[in-house]
Amino acid sequence: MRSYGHYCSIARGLDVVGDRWTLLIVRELLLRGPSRFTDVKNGLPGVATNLLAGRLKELEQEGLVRHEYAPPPIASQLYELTDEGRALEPVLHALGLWGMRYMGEERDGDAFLAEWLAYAPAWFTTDADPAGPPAVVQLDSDGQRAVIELGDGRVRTRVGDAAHPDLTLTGPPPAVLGALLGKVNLKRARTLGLKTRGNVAVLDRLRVVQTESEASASGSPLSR
Amino acid sequence: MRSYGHYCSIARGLDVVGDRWTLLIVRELLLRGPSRFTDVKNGLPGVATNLLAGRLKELEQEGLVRHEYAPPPIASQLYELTDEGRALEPVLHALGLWGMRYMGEERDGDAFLAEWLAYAPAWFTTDADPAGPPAVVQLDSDGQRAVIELGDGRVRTRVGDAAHPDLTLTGPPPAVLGALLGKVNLKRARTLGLKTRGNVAVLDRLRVVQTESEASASGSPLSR
DNA sequence: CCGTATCCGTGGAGATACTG
DNA sequence: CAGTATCTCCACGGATACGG
Repeated sequence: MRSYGHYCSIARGLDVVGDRWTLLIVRELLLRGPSRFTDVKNGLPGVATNLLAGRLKELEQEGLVRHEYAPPPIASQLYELTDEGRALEPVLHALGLWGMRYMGEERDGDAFLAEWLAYAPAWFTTDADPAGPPAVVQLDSDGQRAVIELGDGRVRTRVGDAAHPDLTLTGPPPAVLGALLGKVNLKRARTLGLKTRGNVAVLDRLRVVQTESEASASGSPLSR
Repeated sequence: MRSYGHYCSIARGLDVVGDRWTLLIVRELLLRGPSRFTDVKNGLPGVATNLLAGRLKELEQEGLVRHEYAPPPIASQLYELTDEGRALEPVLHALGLWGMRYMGEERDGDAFLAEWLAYAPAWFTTDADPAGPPAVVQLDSDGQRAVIELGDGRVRTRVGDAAHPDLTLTGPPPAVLGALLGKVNLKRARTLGLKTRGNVAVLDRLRVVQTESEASASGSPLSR
């Protein structure tokens, strides 16, 4: 990418990760861990192979990504983030939290993957009752299935199915996500198509994280 | 910008602010407050006027920016962020903090403005001795001058000059910024060209904020 | 001085086909 | 499966000229 030519950390950061697709590639590697080329590609519907290959090469030169020629059993390369690349996690958290405001409606033709259903509760919620009993929530939206596991004061998520969920949420993505993150109340979520089975009280344990700037309404420019 | 077409809050966020220059325009409005077109432009060396005009229009349609036809004395329009736009502040914080790793060296031809000298301490440091006496630091780098004011437990900054600074830092941008943010120690900063006058102990009061992910070394993908 | 409109050269993005 | 190669086309950057 052409540099902005500003001696400013934001501009220099954007010099490195401001290119189209770049932050989504980081998202992918962050969510999936070490991945094969094709797996990264499948996690990024719409990306062109040459573009992805090029970006991975650039990211490697910048030291954000590393790739290993994996041992025989895999017979393939694995791409993974370096520490520098993983350090982008707070950026993706902030961006993902901000972007939540645009998740209210589904758009025709939008791709939707289970990983994206999973990262929202993992990144943006905490257990309001950390000492409470373990609890498991099964999510199922457009056939994309993920699991939330509460326990030890943490909110863990993974793609797939739970054996004995305490609560199952089914419905279109905005309904499931909205209910999870408290963007809409249960009644409204049901009108959006949410179906629940089990103990809905578990949802009250998911407390959405407060962002810095929501807490302290920012005043004038530089002084704070 | 062409949409990624992902039902994912990060992708949707990037749909809105992922275009080239867009986040820097937000940076500018965030740092300066309500600004005239030309002031925004001057804060963004290298931007083309038509591009800036176009982006401001898009941002306004998205509801991140508002503009007012100012009353007679000014005879101009003022652009400012809406609450939605200001909500991007945490994103810029995270990105600016991450981008600090690329501030080690100056690059030939890079533009440098006092605002960028000022926002780093304001956004990324806290007063380690909040009950301590007020203190004032004057910064002067490449002729760009800014002031840091410590007091009431806050770190305030502004562009310009202080009447009676307790400490004055002069030198090339990486030296001044590095010393301020503790990226390099004083001795190293001096070899980079830093000159100090006054009570250097004030620097010890500036404590760089810890990011979420530095604190808790992140483990595997979605579980955390 | 403030901002808009237009033209043009270049490069990056997207789609597709093809190879190790 | 893991990319490379090729092509088209739009967006950006830069300059400039023009209306308020």
